[in-house]
Amino acid sequence: MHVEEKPDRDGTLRGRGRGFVSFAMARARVDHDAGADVFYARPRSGETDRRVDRATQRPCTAFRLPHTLAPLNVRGSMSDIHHDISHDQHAVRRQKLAEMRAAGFDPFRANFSTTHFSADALKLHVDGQDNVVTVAVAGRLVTIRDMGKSQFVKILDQQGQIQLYVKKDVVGDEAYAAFKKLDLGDILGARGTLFKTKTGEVTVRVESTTLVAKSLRPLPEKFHGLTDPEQVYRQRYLDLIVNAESRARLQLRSRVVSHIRRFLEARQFIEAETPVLESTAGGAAARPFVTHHNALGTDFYLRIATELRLKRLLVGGFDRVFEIGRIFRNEGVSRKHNPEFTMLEVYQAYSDYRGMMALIRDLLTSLCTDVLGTTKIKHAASGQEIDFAGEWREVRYKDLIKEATGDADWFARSKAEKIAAAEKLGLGIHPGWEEFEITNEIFSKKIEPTLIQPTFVTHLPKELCPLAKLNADDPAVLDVFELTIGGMEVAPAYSEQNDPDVQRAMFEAQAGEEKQSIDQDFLLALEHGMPPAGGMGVGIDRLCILLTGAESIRDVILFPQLKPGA
RNA sequence: GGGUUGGUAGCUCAAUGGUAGAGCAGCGUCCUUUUAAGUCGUUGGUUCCGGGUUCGAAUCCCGGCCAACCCA
Repeated sequence: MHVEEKPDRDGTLRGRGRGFVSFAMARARVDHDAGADVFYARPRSGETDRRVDRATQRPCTAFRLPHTLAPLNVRGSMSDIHHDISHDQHAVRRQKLAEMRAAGFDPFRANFSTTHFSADALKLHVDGQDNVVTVAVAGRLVTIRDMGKSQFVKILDQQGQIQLYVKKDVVGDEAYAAFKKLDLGDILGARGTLFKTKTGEVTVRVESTTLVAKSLRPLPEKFHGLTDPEQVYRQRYLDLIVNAESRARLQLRSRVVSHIRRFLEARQFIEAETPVLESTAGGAAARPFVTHHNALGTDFYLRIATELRLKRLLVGGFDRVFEIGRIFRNEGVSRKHNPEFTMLEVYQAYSDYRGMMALIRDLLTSLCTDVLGTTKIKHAASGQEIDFAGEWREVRYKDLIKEATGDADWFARSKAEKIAAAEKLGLGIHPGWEEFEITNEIFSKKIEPTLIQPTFVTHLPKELCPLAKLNADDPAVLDVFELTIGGMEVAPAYSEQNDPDVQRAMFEAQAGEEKQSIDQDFLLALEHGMPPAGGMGVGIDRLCILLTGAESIRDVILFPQLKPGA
């Protein structure tokens, strides 16, 4: 069978005038059928495919071809082929794979048992005691330094790189010849003893080595790596291979989440998993995503917070409860916003917002010490040093506003005066805004970005959150704080509202005409009695931005949201 | 949605209206302790897409697509 395809835009095919078969990952899924020794290639569902079966002149949704023909359908001797395809790295690698299979070795069926990851293996070497410890390591080939009858290469695994030294007279002629055919990007296993080279690098003196997975695609350039931001995110796996910083940053995120779990579990918090699909999207002010359940014939919202579910658990007697969950908000994408992000929400019965202050301070200082080894971090945007140790500043919202506006009577001014003052500060004010929204615009644009050191902003106006308790002395403000670090809101916390009647009134005031958006079932739960509690939300992504000095939320999310396709 | 910048070899980038280049990677040599290894040779281009101007366009103009950043 002969299959022909035009070159893909992604540059997969560069051969002209020949019947190249594309196995481009972006366009076709390729399976190797071990039994029949053929390849199948299919377009992914929903994709149109231009491939045509030449014999029948019909579009083919799947085709097969003997592996001896893969990847090229060409005439001429092997050496001719080799000359023709020497510029096409994908084709050259396919050719090597075909030759390997023809010789009875399939790297995708090979396996290898390791004894250590790279960094753990390196620790085993004792100075002055070369070739004593034997290790078996595996990873992706990322550097080759070929010196004729010996080679230094490096492989990369989860922990980092380890150097291998392969000598012809140690591994034998045949194995050495096979080793020389390996490509950058191949995944291999190696067994040997540890020694230190004359330049001081602990290295594995390889006794035997096996290719365990062939890479059919070249790696990005070794020195500059990937610089196209879009490719970094779309092909994160390549970024993780070639960019040690990305690898470290994203692994650090995993340690952050792990630390938070251990920290809370040690304080007897129970981890909960609440529904992502909700019939009312409550607990925050945000536009939700809508999805549809076919069997039930109803629309659902993706949750915009876990708050109302977790509070039901307080009613149910889970006195300390938390969830580290994915939240979905149907809003714009920016350096600080991804449509799905991860939030920790934590609720503690018989505590309040002041209890949450102590909790977050302990959590963040221990977190820094654990994952960074220090409580001091450098704030990337301002260049300032942020210190998590010691007491954190605590300041009332209204004092910050007075400071920023230079107006001691700000809250007594008329709406027109507030608008005029805000515009004088260079802010754009929407005509429909309420007074508290004008004030809050000043807070978020003019004040928040200046709060670099950890700062508890307390006693926010009651309009800003309908789920918190009103302050006993001043019912215009709430018993809440917003923890701001590095100019970003990191963690809001409340003394949680547990009076069902007040809660209902605040929901109704907020909902206005949209009464149907009120979560009646939550109000019913409150009527059964919820213990007084402190609650807090912590944006994990923003926390990771702070801890890693990342420039964008995309850098701390493995696969950030991008426009589909391209 | 608006503005700015960009899209050239597999990757990172040059080339300001006149024969599309370099480094890395690839291919073929030499080299048994290298560190972006070195050495000699060499392949590789729909310059994002479509129009236009011009004797001649990667380059100038128009439209589109994609991306990043800033603003809303």
